[in-house]
Amino acid sequence: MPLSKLNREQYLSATADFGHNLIIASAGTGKTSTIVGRIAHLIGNLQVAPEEILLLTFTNKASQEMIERVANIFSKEIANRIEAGTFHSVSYRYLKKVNPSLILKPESDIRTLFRSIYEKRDFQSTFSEETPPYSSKYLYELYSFYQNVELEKYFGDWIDENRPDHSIYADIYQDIVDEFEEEKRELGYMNFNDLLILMRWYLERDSNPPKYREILVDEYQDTNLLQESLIEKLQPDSLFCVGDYDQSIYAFNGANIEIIGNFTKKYRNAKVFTLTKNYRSTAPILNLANRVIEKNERLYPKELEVTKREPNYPPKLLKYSELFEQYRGIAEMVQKSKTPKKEIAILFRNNSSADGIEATLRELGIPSKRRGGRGFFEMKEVKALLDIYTLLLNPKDMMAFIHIFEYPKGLGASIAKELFQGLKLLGDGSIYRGLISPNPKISNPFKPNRSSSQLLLSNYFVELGSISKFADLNFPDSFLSNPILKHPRLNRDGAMLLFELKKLFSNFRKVKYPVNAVETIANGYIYRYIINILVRQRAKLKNGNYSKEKEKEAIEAIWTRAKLLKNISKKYQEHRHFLNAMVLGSKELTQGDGVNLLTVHASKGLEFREVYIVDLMEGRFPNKKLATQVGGIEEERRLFYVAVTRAKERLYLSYAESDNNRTNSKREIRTFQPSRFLTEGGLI
DNA sequence: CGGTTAGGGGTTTTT
DNA sequence: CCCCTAACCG
Repeated sequence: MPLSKLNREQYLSATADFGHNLIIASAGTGKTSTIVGRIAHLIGNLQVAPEEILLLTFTNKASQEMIERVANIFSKEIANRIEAGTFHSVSYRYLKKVNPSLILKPESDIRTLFRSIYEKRDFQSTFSEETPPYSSKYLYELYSFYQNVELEKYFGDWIDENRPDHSIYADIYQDIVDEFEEEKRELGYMNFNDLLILMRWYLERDSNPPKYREILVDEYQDTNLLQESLIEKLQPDSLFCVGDYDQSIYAFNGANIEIIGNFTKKYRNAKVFTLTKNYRSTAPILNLANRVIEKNERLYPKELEVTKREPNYPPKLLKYSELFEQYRGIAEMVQKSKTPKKEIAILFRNNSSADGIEATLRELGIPSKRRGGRGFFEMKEVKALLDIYTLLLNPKDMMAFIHIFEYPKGLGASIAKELFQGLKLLGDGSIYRGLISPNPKISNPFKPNRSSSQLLLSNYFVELGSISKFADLNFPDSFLSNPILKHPRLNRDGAMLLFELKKLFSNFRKVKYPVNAVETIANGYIYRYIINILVRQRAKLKNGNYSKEKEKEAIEAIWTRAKLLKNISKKYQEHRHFLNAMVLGSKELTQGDGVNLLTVHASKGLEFREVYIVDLMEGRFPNKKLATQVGGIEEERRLFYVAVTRAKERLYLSYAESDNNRTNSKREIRTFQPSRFLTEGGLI
């Protein structure tokens, strides 16, 4: 029985009575073992059915690990019956049941949609010199933040209250988000926030809502009010929340330390357990972490007890004169290290550090792995395939359509959007019908848009283009008569893509499984057209010459990725499940084997024998902009604390005094001061 | 001239 | 990857 392996504090927590239990688990105190022990206790001793347990974690990887450990105790069959995952993935699974037609879109697409709505607004009448309106990007982020922290007030009112200097724009902002929500609903799009918001909405109306005996929440310090409200809506019999306020590093996402801080006020019968015995790190590492975190105001008194005495290497400060010299120096140390590569992690505050490190490691032939999202799912060839797929499945998906029709030279987002809207009009709401059987009553599907209708002369929609330019493309008459071809800016490549899209739509009707869909698309004209463009771009050398060798490499790389996507798709039986999973889980996939390259945020919950924290310079870590905000430096300090406590045995902290590749406004080479955390830790 | 597209430089963190 | 500016088109 795994409970016997727990220490006294862990055991008392894991076997706590049903109710509202809060477990304060400092870094490395066996939090995972305690959660697994708790589940073992629920199933083994209290006869709770696995499906009556909900385990909420911060990453899907964390939940998989815990489920695996539960499987080792009982069986795979039992462990898999537990409802486990991130808030988002659990919400998604629920929504899939209550409304299967919802489509989860990548955040980048949603942001583009938001911008297109933002740009239609007229800020002139209320414009103020001192406080110009927020940019579309910032407003989207702010709105997203608001959704996570405010559950009742309208956005405009929230702005009034929380950003009083922008009160003058509150009505416009509210108007933007209203149209944004409406548009999303119309297009059938969901973003990450919508998963949680919609789940709450459906739960309130569900006549047979899921009922859990106990909900276990990992990383409780990083929950926000939206997530908290979901837990409340689920009305579990019992709560088991595990967290550590010193590791709260997601304030930008609405994480609110007060949720964990007020737990005992909110649940008056709450029990609090504290895990203080650290099993992960050696004394010198913990001492460093404690010295720095002590500079933050303490919410509760807290002591970390060292249990690990051997080995005993003091944390080492590494100083380099130049940024890349630093990366190279670390790559060399990694190369010489006897620690297995997968037990080594290089941590950084900003993702911008990763490229340099990855490159220097590669020069020395050291394998490294980065979170998959940026690598694989952001590749244009992968996105293109998924966009075509998405469009075939959901012919009203405007974003997918635009992404595809941006490729031909001379066409861009704007014309692509006009083509989409034209087809939608011709097809009475569906671009599929618009291509296959356009409404014969419409001869001009292009509505003049507002800005150009005021300028009658330059409004090209009055004059439709001629279809004679497509004469030699040998389109059948049935297609040639489609008025969509009369768009004045439509060129031959674009017309060809439209024709091929029509064909693909027809072929796709016979395709049943994701794996066949991926294959059909990859072999089709449209995909080949797009990768051809990508290949030509990638085969271009910096001096402008074309490299046949690079061309070959690019083609091979693209087909490898297409095959990888096909392999992933084999696991899925339904189109929508596959596509949604690609959005939901794309960032969590890691590729390859070797040294771990992670942001500090991404390293949360993980541990490594040997850890390097790089770019510890003022301005970068702590981040310059954030350090000046209220509570910002405290959060940066917690971030440093998290980074340090990832290390089990060896810890290296490094910084560089200059960056030769960057100059300041006076064209001098950029210089740096070492991070204040190094001083606070007594290393300088 | 206005709107769009194409190409060059900088980037806070996540589901 | 997003933002800004220059070139381009009608």
